[in-house]
Amino acid sequence: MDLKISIRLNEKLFLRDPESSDLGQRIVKYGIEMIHKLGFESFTFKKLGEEIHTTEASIYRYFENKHRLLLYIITWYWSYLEYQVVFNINNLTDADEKIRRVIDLLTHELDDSLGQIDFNHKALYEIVISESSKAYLSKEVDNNNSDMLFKPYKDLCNRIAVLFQEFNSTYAYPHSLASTIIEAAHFQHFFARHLPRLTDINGQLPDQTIQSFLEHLVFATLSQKERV
Amino acid sequence: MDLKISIRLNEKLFLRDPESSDLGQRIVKYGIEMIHKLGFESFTFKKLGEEIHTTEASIYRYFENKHRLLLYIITWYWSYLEYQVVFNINNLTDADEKIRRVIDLLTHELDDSLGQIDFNHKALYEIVISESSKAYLSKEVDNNNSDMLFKPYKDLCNRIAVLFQEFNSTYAYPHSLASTIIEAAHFQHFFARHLPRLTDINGQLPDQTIQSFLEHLVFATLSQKERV
DNA sequence: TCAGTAATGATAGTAAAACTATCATTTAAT
DNA sequence: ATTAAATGATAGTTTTACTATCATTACTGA
Repeated sequence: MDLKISIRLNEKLFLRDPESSDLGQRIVKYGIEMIHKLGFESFTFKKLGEEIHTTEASIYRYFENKHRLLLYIITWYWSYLEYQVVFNINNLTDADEKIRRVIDLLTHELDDSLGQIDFNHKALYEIVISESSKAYLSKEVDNNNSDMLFKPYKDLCNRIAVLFQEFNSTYAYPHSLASTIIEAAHFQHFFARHLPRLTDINGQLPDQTIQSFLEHLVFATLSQKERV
Repeated sequence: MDLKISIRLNEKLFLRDPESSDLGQRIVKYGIEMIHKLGFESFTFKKLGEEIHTTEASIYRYFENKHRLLLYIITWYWSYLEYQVVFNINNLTDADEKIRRVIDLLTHELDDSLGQIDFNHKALYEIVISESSKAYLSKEVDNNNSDMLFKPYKDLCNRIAVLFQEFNSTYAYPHSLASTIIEAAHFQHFFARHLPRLTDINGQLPDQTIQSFLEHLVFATLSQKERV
């Protein structure tokens, strides 16, 4: 099997489609590497240009600024994750099972069994952990939102919320629970690595522990009989 | 009653203690206003200097850079919140009641019944919502952590974790649950305002809705009999 | 094959951000 | 009254975050 799944992203994310050229693809690929290595704040188009032997000006022809490049990368991740969710829960009948699969996907690095991805998975997942909230925690959030740039995140969130409703149709906060576990999956990883006292992960495998924590939390919450 | 509670913050947060002078206090007070107004990325010491009729150089005598000022502000918030938690659960015997009080504190703007705070509460709370994660989501997190700059956050988290253990001593993830609800309280507010589709808050009072969501989540999670 | 156009490279330049340094002046403390 | 500390005034540096211009290469299609 060698079909190429390409994710079509909102055109407002870029000035010139980076998928359309070799340079564009290098910008994204090595952009991921460098944001991962330097952190978003220290990352600049100048440095990226040097790395891939092009100029700052050329990169600006693809992305308005580095924040847009981050948004592009994170949006790609959300979209790909939604695709993985749909793909992975397909054929499962049990809502319980579907939710477990989703939590598994959320807490582990993207897997690329189909060989779609030609960049560093691990770096991408770590960018998601450390930088993804910066994609929306900005003063431009409302403008970006009007441009539908967060649609992939909302779609992912909604997809998960629907599963929660399937499991328990009376639960009142399916979307909030969905966004909470998406975010929690990321920052529990961050805390596990940098501020472990904010977690209960002591040396064990962080991925598994976070997965168990979230599974317990989600099923307890969805199973709770009306009480509050 | 007119006792002044002053929170002693880690000296590594600043170069000169801003509490110790009029200029220092203005830096913090109007720093909060301006970060709120402009957002952290667009905020600069130059602009703050103009606002309070001093110079960039003078502000640099207090804080190494704007990130340290943010850390100072957020750290102050965590410390004050821990103080509020201790103060508010004092004399409560029921773990259930204590947890409810904590969730109430987490989801609402700081209250200042004792008249301690001489700056804009609302602006501070909104900074916490929009900017607090930037305090630790940086490449300096490990160095900052060695300098104990996150101790107030850890103390707050631990304080809440202890209550969870009091409620259910067999629960395996009290710290992760604590950090999760602290963060969730903030970004559910952010989402409610900017990306409401990521929540189930539709026009109702966001604070109350988030409070109910978190209460349900916490008690369901802590009440769940061993199962997973 | 040749003209045209799209993409990139090379270079230069600007405005603002993020500092650092110096020295004069005001203020407060002994 | 003398001294030290804090602030103000000013100036300067490096880096970031862009924008502009023009030359070169590469591919396109008539």
